Amino acid sequence: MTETAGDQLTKSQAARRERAIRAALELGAEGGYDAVQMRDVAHRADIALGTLYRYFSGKDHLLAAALVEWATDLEQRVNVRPPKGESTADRVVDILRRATRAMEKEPLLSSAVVRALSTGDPQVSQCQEDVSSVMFRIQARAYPDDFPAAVRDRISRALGHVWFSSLMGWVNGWVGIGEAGDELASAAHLMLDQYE
Amino acid sequence: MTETAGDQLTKSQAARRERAIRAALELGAEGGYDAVQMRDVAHRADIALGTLYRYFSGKDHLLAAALVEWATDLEQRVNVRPPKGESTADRVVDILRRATRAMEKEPLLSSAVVRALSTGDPQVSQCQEDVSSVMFRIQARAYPDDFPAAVRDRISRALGHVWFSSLMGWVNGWVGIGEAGDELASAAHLMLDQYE
DNA sequence: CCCAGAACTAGAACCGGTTACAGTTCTGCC
DNA sequence: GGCAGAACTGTAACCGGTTCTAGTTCTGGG
Repeated sequence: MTETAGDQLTKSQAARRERAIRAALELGAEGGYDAVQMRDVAHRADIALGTLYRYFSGKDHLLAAALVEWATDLEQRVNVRPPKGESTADRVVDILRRATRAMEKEPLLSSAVVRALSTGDPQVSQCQEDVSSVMFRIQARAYPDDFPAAVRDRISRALGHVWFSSLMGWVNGWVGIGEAGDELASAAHLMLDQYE
Repeated sequence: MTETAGDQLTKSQAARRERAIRAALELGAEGGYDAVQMRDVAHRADIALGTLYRYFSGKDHLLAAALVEWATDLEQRVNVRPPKGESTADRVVDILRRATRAMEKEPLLSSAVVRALSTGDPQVSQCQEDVSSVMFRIQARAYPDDFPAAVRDRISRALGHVWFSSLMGWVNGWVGIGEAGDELASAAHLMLDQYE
């Protein structure tokens, strides 16, 4: 139910779902969280409000599902163009910064989806998990093959936390996007430089 | 306006503010975020709804202000009973776990205040900053006097992120409280063991 | 082709955060 | 004491997320 295609949905159903997510992304990019109004999404996607609620448990689930799609797209792009950097820390930071840059281009949308992610709805949690595992997989590509996997996983999780928290700080206006990237880089070096 | 007393408030005004926060804490502890209804808070605190909105910019600001008070109380207690542990990492983890344990006792309330913290309202951001700086100060007490301050600050910020993100994961049901503590410990060791 | 049940639609209704407003009470100042 | 203005009260209204309902359309099995 998260988004991982094919869940035995009719063609027209998959299309409805797609239109709903696209409408949410558009409205979110134009005016942020508040502008994503369920009535508007339904209207723009040309489906009934009740149907929208059949596909998504609520506004936050809709936005979270949109983020999952976004993250998946990012993974594709990273796979095409691998991370650059001398040290492992640099490559990890490069990857996470790239993810952040994508969000930087759509600040209103980013703030909307991140805000949606931080709600307790179980359906949303599922999406959060999907996003986490994508970020986790993406990071793994920055490590050399002979890097101990156990340590790598612990570091990835910790950096995932720092990334998420920094992102939260950015979309909520606690810090600028630059500081967010700096915090990330600082943490990456604190953990990785000792293994160079 | 965050909460730092004295802002030239009448005695009766300070009392109103106090009653409002207490009411919010009570309702939050009983039923979580949804149970903190502005009409109820106003009624329980014996103030008019409009007045409540004169003191707090919205529901989230009210809850965030309540969290600031909570964090400040925690700081007092930590100052009384300093952190225990052999290594610096252990002491830092001890401190952060203690903070987490306090929240563990009021899961519904914790989830309510954390959820409130993650909104973009500027007033809320101010509260978030207050809480951050409290956590930052608290952590500093776990380090030996001769620990390089610059590194300590970077580590504190990174661990603050991990703490916040883990907390978010817990209140939103992504992970159990135990895992949250473990993630924290793992990150602390990744960064601190190299300085033992 | 036909039917039962699921899915969909339009629209009203409910609920709670937030705002607006008219009237009352408090506060500082003369 | 008396006054102006700020603060407070009670209540109604507004808005948007969510739920509900009655009627319509689609889908798969016989």
